[in-house]
Amino acid sequence: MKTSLINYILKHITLSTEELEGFCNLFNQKDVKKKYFLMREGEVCKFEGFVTKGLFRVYHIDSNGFEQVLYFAQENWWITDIDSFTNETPSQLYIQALEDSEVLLISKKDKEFAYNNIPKIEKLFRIMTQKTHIALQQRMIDNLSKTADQRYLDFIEKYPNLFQRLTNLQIAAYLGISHEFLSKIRRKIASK
Amino acid sequence: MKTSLINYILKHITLSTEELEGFCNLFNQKDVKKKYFLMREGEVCKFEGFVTKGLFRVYHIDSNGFEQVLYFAQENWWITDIDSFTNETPSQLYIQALEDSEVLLISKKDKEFAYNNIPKIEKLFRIMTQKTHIALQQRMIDNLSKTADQRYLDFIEKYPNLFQRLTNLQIAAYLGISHEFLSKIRRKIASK
DNA sequence: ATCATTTATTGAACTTGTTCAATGTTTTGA
DNA sequence: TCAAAACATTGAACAAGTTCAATAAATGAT
Repeated sequence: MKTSLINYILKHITLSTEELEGFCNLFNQKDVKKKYFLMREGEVCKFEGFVTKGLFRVYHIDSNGFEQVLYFAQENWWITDIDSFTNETPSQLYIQALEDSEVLLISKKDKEFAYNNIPKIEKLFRIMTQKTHIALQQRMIDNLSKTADQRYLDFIEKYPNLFQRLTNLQIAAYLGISHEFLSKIRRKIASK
Repeated sequence: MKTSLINYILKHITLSTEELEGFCNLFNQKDVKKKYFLMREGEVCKFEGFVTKGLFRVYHIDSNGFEQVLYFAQENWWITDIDSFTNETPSQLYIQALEDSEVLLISKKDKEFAYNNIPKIEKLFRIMTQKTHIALQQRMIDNLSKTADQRYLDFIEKYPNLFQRLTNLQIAAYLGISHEFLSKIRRKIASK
């Protein structure tokens, strides 16, 4: 169902019923079972997706074979590799469902169609990109300024919901530390 | 002079002469001498700025008193704390000129006026935010996946121009390492 | 219910990066 | 132009985080 997308849109801009319907019809639902991939490294990202159910991780595999999580996306979050999608270059990222998930996808062509025919859509994506940029900026500051212990505590506080749904393996890959070290951090915290 | 702003705009969208002039007139030039501040922590960021001359650093002071550089902005780059500017919350950032600089500033009110009166301005800032987001995403991936040595080499390759204009102190604060350690990296590289 | 797989914990040795203090070099401003 | 300030380098001791290997606990598929 597209009600969650509609809610998201109306929270940010106002559209007429026809505009709303026209825009929403540009999205196609895709079901992605746990552990399946929406995209793999090397592919050009062909979509921008709005998660309606489940949870995804967007990650990179570095030259030592370690998986580094760029971000997680749960219900009402967007997923894409904005670099690959925008510039039509091969992605360095994998997007994988961590639970049985559903996502609404829009293609670049249809998104451009929307930009041209419903001017307010520019505003929607301007605001959306701005919000994700703010979140990433905050994470960058935290990664530069804080110790792993503190980043872990911050994560729990900021995303209690994700914390419940993720394994320590995934959280460590997001924090940028080994899962063994996360385990030691957890012990240290628990002993207080 | 506002020619560099005009060039920037026309590289991304097309505007009529009146629109272009109207929009550019919303910007006020400000001269900032070396070491002076455009903004300090605790203030609400009241502007979005386009650098026409010189070089700025946008940085955070962490709880240990260390300065961490979020980004540098030279000619034709934008500077703001997008979080503080958008949400009108106190900033955690300092913005300081590293050279005698000139910047064109637009206020939130005038920017909103432009959004409402020149729809294409939405597109301009959507594209601009997208580009800065892509750059930040890449930096995040690199920070998670690469060693300090490699990040330093990447920096030199990616921003040879900034490398020339910045001290090692500033580069270290951007790479997220101490300047002493950067010095050791430099020695190691030089000895090869 | 059970076996296989994935996830979590732990310790020891190691690597990367920090801290501090001292010294040398470059830049800047009066 | 020269003194002061800012920047850069170095070494030694230290702290944060990794790696590897072994084991325990939890989860999942049949």
